[in-house]
Amino acid sequence: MSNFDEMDAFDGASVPLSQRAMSARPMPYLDGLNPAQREAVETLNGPVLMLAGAGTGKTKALTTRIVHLMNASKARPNEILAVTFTNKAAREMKNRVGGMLGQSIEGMPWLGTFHSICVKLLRRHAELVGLKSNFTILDTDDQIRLLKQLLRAESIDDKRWPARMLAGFIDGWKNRALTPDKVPSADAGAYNNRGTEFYEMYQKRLLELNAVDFGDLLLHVVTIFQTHDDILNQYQRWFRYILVDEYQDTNVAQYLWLRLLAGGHKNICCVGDDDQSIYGWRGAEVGNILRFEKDFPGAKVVRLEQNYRSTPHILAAASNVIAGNEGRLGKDLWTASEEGEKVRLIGHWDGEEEARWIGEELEAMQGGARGMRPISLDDMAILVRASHQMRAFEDRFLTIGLPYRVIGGPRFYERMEIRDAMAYFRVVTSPDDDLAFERIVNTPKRGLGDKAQQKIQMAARENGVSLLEGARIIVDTKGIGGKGGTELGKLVDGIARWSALTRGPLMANVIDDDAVLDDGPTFTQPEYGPPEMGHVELAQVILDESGYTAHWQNDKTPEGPGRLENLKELVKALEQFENLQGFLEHVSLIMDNEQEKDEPKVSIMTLHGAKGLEFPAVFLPGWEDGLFPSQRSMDESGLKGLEEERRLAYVGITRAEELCTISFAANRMVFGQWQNALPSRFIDELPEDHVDVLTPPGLYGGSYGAAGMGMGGGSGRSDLEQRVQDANVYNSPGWKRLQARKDQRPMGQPSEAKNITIDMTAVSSFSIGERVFHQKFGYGAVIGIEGDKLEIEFEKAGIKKVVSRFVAAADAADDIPF
DNA sequence: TCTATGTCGATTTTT
DNA sequence: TCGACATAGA
Repeated sequence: MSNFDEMDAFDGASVPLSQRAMSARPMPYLDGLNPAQREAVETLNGPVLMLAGAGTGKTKALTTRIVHLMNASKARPNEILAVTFTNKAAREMKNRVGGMLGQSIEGMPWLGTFHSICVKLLRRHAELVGLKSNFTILDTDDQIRLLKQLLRAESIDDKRWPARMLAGFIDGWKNRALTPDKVPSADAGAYNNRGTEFYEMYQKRLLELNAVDFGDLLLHVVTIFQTHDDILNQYQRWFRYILVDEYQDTNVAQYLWLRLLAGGHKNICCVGDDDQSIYGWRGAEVGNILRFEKDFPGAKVVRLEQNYRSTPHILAAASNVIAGNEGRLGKDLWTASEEGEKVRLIGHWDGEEEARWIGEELEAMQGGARGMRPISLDDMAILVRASHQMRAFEDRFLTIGLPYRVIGGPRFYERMEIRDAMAYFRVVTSPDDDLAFERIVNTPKRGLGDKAQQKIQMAARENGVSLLEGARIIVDTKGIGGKGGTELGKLVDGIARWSALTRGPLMANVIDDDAVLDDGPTFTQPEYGPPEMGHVELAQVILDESGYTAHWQNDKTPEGPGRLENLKELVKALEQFENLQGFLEHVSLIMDNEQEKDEPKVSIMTLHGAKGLEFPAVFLPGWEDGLFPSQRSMDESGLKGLEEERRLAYVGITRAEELCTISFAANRMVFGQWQNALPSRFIDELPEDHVDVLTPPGLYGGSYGAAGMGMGGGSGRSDLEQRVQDANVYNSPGWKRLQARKDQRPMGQPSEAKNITIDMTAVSSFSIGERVFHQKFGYGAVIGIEGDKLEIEFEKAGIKKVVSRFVAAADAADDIPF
């Protein structure tokens, strides 16, 4: 039996004596909690559902609960399983628990994301599902490429039946914990009736490659638990307490995983908010949280309803909108904070004007508008439904020189050059990684095209070895002649050389005893001696000697310098790891990129990306039916889809602390066509008493006067019903006429007459004709100067007006060092 | 084998 | 409109 019950079970390294002494005394960390939070923290045994509304201090309750568990000697740190969805959340929890304990905690090996914990479990038991413990983890991109290969081999027309679609089905099944043999007959028609067939082939291929995709991490572990009682039992006993963050976002596989693990003692505490479930399209089941009390009989439900984030007006607006959803668990958020400003609502002529207005608002608020305190750009955010809406803001902010940061765009580790570089590292650390080899074999161009690569494939298959080995055979037998042959030889030799440099000799197998009961088996991990060359230096050598660095140095596209910059950053990031393997392991699971925080910038992100964040001032543009709620969501998922959109609206509004501004435009350029739209139906759901309707600046006095539009000169109508009527006017003949007039406006001409003031202090140092470089638009020539604004004819992007501080002289950009 | 042109299609994306 | 991707020519 284990030594759970002895106090001595706490080893000195993870819980210091001072902590142990504390457990006998009152618990000061409980003092800062409100009654509900306190109840959630103190109900340690049995199932607990913590329903935590937006901004109600859920992380605080969760972390305090962990501290309390340890402090009350209920469990050792390594017997607590705490699961999150994002690495960010895991990191934050770790930091906060560490902070409360007054030291960093090394002893919580089981605090992490579903995926990272599954990797750990799967490495131990890999052989039970036909894998080796050093399996590689494929990301979405690898997954699609693999599927494309499969489909090509079956001569499937990937126009009609895209690999992406198949990947969607497979992910869907994996989310529901369905192995190929368990896919229900109702899904038999998927992917032209061949979905399950390909699913099976794909799984087989993954095993051959000793690889798993994200879905497999969960699925394999669930399979192991379901088929090996002894192993499940061991973990059930080991994890004495289980905590789950964002429970509303769990999918079926994750739900099963949790149920299996909690099946013994049932000490499971799930935290979530059904109103913030916005990942249904990714397989999340709101039903999991709605059903909690049935799944775990005797569950205690604690509601956290005191909101510490937003003003009453903002809360009221959010609550009113979300009230439109059926079947909620229901919460009444309240706050003790003072009134503040009402939620502001404003309609615009078009998306361009919306962006312009928001830009002006941002600038005004920086300086402290309407008697409000000045707000830093860091404290303001623009939250959009779909990422393509971001462009309008980027364009606008670029021209007025307003610093912004886009959060969530193409992530660092998803960029081409980073993925290429990592593929090199992968081949070097695990020579069997065929996908990585394939990626780099002709990158940079080595004269190895389809034919050459097929030869390598053949050689590998005939000899039953990896592609790298196959390539070596080709080289030895001179199977490929000319330039390609020589280059391949160089590459194969290079990989062998770099490989030899990655690790020192095998020193020992170290026993890993987290979650190993005394009567259970043991697990070991190899440990290597020091390598001859530091891994950071090695990485640089690999990139240089392979010709990859040179490839981008010779690149003439505007992206070239940026890509070199990214590679430099990648090498720098390596410093935080012990070796290349450790880095790759980390990266395959951690795809988030920390943005540098230099000068204050306004954040632009999607509503999804904003979950869990908060800002004093929030702008919610694009509230138009079809865009938000998204037409596609409603078409595909009907009422369910609409309700998820509504929850998205709820998430958006509740991100705001002090000021929330919702806006919509009557006209918007969609795929190069002008489209007009009605204001979002969610606007009708905003409570009048808590909303100020602002009058669009363009509607009076401006070049598109209110005359003839029945808008009555825009005298303060704060009555929402009136506004909705007004909004409908946007579809009236009068507006249509205006729209037509606007469309005739010559391209590039500003839609308002504006006096250009030349600020002599900011006159640019550029001259007409000078070649310049711009981060976003690339290279171009200056063709006009107005104060600090330059008119530039870009080679790729056409003519744009840009603030000079965003532009560098071209030769300066040319020698970005690497 | 590499580079230029055309066609198609287009949310949200924690890992 | 813009970008990704596929096919056609050099």
